[in-house]
Amino acid sequence: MMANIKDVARMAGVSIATVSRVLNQHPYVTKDKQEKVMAVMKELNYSVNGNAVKLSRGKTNTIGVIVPYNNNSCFDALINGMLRKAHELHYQVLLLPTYYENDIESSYLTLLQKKMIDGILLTSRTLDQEQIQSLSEWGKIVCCEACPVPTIPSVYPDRYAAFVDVFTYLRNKGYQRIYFTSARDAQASPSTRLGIQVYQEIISSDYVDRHYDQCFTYEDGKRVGDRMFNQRVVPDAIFANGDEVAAGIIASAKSHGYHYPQDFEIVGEENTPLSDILGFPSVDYHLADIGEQAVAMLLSSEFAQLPVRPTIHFKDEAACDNTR
Amino acid sequence: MMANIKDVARMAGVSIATVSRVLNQHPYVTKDKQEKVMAVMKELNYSVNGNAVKLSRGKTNTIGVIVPYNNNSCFDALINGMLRKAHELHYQVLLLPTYYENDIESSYLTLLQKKMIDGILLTSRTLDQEQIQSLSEWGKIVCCEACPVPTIPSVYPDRYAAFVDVFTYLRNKGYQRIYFTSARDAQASPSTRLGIQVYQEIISSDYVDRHYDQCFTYEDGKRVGDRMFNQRVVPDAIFANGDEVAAGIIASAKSHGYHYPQDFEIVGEENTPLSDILGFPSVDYHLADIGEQAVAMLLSSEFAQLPVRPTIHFKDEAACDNTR
DNA sequence: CTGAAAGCGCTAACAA
DNA sequence: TTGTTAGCGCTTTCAG
Repeated sequence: MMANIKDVARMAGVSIATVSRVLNQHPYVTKDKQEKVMAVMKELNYSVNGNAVKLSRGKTNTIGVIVPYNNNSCFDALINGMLRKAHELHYQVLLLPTYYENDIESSYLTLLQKKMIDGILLTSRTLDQEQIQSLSEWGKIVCCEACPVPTIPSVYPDRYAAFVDVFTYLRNKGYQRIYFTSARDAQASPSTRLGIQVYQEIISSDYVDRHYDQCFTYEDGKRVGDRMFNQRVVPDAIFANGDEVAAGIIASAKSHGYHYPQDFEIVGEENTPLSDILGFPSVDYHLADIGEQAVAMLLSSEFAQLPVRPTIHFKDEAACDNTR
Repeated sequence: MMANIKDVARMAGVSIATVSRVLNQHPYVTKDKQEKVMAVMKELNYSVNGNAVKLSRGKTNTIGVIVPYNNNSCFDALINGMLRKAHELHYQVLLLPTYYENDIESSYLTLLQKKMIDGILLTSRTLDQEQIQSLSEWGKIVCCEACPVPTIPSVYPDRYAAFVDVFTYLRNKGYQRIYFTSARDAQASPSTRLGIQVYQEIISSDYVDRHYDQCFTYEDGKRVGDRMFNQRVVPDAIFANGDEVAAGIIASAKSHGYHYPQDFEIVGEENTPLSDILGFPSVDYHLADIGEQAVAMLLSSEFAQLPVRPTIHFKDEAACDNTR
């Protein structure tokens, strides 16, 4: 029922090679044959079979983007940039959520061996270096996290710089009880480890009571806020991993009688409307840009490991006063 | 360099048919041959070529999801549900952003003809009925908007019900100057037209001064809020299309000396943390559920056009008082 | 239980 | 400028 290249060739009275040439806009096809072929294609309502093309060419023009989740402002921004750039470069994007499960992630990496995608963009890693290393033989992989493997290209937010900037800022403002939160626990997440390290360098070697992990959402922020503000000693400054978490902490603090910004300072991440509304500063990692660059890097032959300097958006004083 | 099924067959001393059977876990392969084959596959580090499989089977186990953008809580939630269900059913998801451009959208629909995907999920439509209709011959299409074509299956938020509920609620509370906002203009968007229609039925036939479109983001909310509150007559109630827009309006109102909730009521959409933080009610369209159901419908043979009843989350009175 | 062989639809080298 | 033909790697009848 569906016409193929052979049908077109037969009906147009040419060889399939000629049809293929027309299809791919090769030169060296006479005007009239070309027109004839195109007419027949229209008549038969023909269109190429993409899988046959992929099989024959050994190239898919598709890239895979591995993320833990999509519904998170951070991955959302990354994906946004990636989609933009991929579209610009005529590539399609297969969105591959891992839910932070190791087996799911490795199953995605086999897509490279299966020739179903031309490359992979890794946003948040579960796998260890060796696994990635060994799989990168099958196709290019670009990482959007600081990646310990020296052979894997990457563009990533310079989280170290952010931690240093924020902790230094808070220390210099004279805060005494500085807390911080992260998503996954230290064992699972390199950036959590980094945060702890910088905290120890700049604030205090004793971070244990000052650090809370498992913070992903607004609700997590509330939960953690309840624990922070339900004690004799409460924070006077917090670096939260994400504006949603920061907002949750602020909401929870309020229910315990502590108000932002009078009673404590807080710094968020991602620079979403939340930080504007509630008036707290937020670290902007430029993730959409990073996403774009990651795609560009994946599809070019160049190699780089590129940290991107974050910006901290301090809100103006007026906006900070959200109790007026 | 990369081993194929032929190599495996040769080295295992069997035919490629047998290898294929092992690959697909067919019965009727003796234990020892099966083991031999598997050993060889491991030895050669073999893995199937997905494109060859797709070409041969004529099926891709991939679906396309067409969205205007990804970075919007509404599409984000839809995508989230879709990814979940697709993963559960062993399908992969190609994410196809249109940026609301008609040609891009139609180019995506050709993926169906090109056999590159098995079906399409349409979230927000630019195309007209005929285009969709004619393309649905090439593969199944499920729509996540109320779809005028009676032959196209759909699961969608019952926006009519939401408009009726919200406008009735506001009218019954005695508000006199009820405004509402939408994303695309009436010409481009059926749901904008629906909002206007319900407004006219329930509130007032004269909606023109009370309606603002082009509201997509927090910033748009601010912009529109500036126009609303910079007049002699200001709103006493607003139905905003989305929590971000609502938050933008609240922020802008404040800068004009009008405070929520003392000076006006506002209702948002999507039930995000924003509505919890600022304490306004929000319509929950259950988009993640809709996304899941859409995938299920796409991959089943059943036909349905299924409106999903939204829920309105009224915040408790205490939470509404965000000035404490 | 196994293998031969005919596709699936297209690309590209080679010859003309 | 055009056609022939050998792949690309796998699935699936059909016969044995």
